[in-house]
Amino acid sequence: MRVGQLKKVRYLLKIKYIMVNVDRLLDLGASTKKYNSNEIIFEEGTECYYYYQLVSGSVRWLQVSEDGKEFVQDMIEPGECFGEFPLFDERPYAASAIASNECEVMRLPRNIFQQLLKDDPDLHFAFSKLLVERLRFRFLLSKNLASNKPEDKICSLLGYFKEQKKYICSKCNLVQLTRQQIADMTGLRVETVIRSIRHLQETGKLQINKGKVFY
Amino acid sequence: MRVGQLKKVRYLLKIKYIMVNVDRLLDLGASTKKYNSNEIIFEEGTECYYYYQLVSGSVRWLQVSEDGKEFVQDMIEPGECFGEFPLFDERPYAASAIASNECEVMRLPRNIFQQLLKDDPDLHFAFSKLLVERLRFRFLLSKNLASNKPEDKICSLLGYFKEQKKYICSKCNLVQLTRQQIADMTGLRVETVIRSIRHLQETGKLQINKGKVFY
DNA sequence: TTTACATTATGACCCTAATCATAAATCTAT
DNA sequence: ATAGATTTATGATTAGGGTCATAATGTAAA
Repeated sequence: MRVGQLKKVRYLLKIKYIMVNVDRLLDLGASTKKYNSNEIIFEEGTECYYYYQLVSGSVRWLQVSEDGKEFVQDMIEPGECFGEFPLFDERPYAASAIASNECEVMRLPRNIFQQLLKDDPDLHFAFSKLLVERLRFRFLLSKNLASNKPEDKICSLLGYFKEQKKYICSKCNLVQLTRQQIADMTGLRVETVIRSIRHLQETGKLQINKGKVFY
Repeated sequence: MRVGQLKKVRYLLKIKYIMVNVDRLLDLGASTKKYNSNEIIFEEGTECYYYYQLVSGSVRWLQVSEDGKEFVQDMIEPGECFGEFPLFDERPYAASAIASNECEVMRLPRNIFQQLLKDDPDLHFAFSKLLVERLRFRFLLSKNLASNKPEDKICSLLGYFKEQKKYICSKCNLVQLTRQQIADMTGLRVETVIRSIRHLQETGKLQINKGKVFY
């Protein structure tokens, strides 16, 4: 089994935004926890006890399909929260979270988090906005995954990340992902991604530098 | 162009739940508007002025891809709200809403809706829960659309609707959709859906009655 | 009833992404 | 520097969904 896809890619660790202010989390009683590379933070189908927010490192949020293949729903960058669904609907986790490298995570007990939202409508709106943002991404993705052209799937994925400034290389300010990551997020086979990427480069739609893909 | 896919299917019009109480909406100044079959309620990319809640009829929420194909993101049943993304993130509509048959819709000006949520944290939580529900569906869908077996795509879609008691036939209490609708929501071609459905019936995974699909 | 349109149906052919095998290159950790 | 794992690469083959053509059936409205 392939593990730790993100190990190699170094993103700019400048935090673009933070879901909840760190001092505020600490005041409320949040604790910080460290995870090693490939350690499981929580698992799909289990009950949720905490609100999670990533401080440093990188987390992938994935589901495992019947045939054992990982489908990566999202890759989390510092400042973002993850695994928030159960906090709103009291159901189990929809996906598992795995540390892609050494991670520092803040966690706040769920009832405290829920009370926090009740006390702070503006923060609640910020979370509604986050949920909508994730939904817009899913809308885009499900539409494009339904299309049958691999190049379309890849371009729409990269285009979205560019717009969201996610997975941006610190040096060149371009979206930078491995072919393997793209495969994991689109369900395409790596070989297909490799061949599509080459063709996209030939037609000038993206750049390859020292074998790495930039968009 | 194919229009009005839902015309023929008669769902149980018993309303399963209502997002916001109708009297409350009226008190707040909501108005009721009727739409004819295939009339556009709002269009992808345009600005949003209202909160919309369906009273009767059926609305499909769709995107049109470059090649002109409709991708149906959701089909709305009475009591549900639709087109709510822009109310939380102030961006344009992510998809268009089209009346699938004669519809009655309640609409509330956006600022009044937003104030309502601020005044009523519990209602705000109900909407957060709705957003999460939609997200869970999208998670399921994008994972399964990424898989490449048509029968898997179809079964997971139908399975979800069964669980959610959506598109349930009033007489037999089973999920009932046309093959065309399934095609529109999975991105599969109708012919593929027809052939897959037949095979699924042969293997006992769903029922066909007078040509109609039940699950 | 008739008309118009959607849905369902079926066969033939084609295209292409998946699959399998193999190997080089690159990165990480020790 | 070395070992082990991951990513990238390439070719050959194949399975299977898309595409096209055609038609029957079903449904709603005039």
